[in-house]
Amino acid sequence: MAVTGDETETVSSGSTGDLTACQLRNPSSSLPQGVVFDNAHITQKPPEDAVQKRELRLMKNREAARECRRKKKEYVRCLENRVAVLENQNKTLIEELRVLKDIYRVKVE
DNA sequence: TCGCCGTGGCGTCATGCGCC
DNA sequence: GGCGCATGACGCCACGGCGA
Repeated sequence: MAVTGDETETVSSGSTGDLTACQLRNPSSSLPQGVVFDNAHITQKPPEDAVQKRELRLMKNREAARECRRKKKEYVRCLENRVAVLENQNKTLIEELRVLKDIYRVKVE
């Protein structure tokens, strides 16, 4: 479509410091994985390094996801190219077969 | 013009897998 | 086992096309 990556990038890339859609859906997801706070300690802040660890992990995963999507698109493009090539080959072979059949028919007659 | 729908891209989470 | 990476799944958002 006409939507470029850059356009959406400007919209979504600033989400690191804000509440993301996923966090709105599941507020506890702002905690590091595996860290659970019960209601009695809801005001307790996670340790600073845990926060940094989480941010680093999210950043790496964000980039990994981008790369993964890029590779997937590339893979699909390759497959589409291959399909196009094979379709052309198929057409060519069908035409070649038709010609050979014609030649054979003329010889037999 | 407006609302709806399809599409594409993004961030995040969960999970499987290989490596140490 | 623990860790990091790759990727599927999910939900959200922006955009374009289309019919009313």
